[in-house]
Amino acid sequence: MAPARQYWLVKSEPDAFSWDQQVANGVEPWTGVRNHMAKANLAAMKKGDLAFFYHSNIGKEIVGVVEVAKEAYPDPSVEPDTKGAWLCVDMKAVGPMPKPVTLAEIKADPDFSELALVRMSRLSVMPVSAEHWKKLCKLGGWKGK
DNA sequence: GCCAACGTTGGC
DNA sequence: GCCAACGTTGGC
Repeated sequence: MAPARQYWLVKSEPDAFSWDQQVANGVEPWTGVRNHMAKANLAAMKKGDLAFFYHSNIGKEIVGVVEVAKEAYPDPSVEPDTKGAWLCVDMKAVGPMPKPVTLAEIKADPDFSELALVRMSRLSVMPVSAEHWKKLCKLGGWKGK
């Protein structure tokens, strides 16, 4: 029996890497994470896990859903002196949020007061509980898996 | 090993 | 453009 699927949220500045690019590329290595908590979260991802794709800074909203296409492996984008120190995963675009869920919406709802996005605003890779996932999907009109 | 200074991120 | 939060660095 398959273990329960885990859910995540990954952040990207659209200036650096946007949802449109993710969609255009299909599968894309999720590199550049340089935070130990975020790294631990990457390491815990399993192939098939789903994640929200969040635009930080510009938009500040959940714009789509991606799936873990390849589990954590050494980030090839690291500087030579820290080779092997950081991890990345491959993310596959699943689909766009019919109605992007904004940070303002999330903050306005007390149910999300425990969400890492609210509590630790600088963390770029974070887990999302099944309850939060369901509710965010509902808010965004997401009908997929 | 503590803590102040500094840099970076991200919301406003 | 400013500021708050947080991580990292370096002096002691």
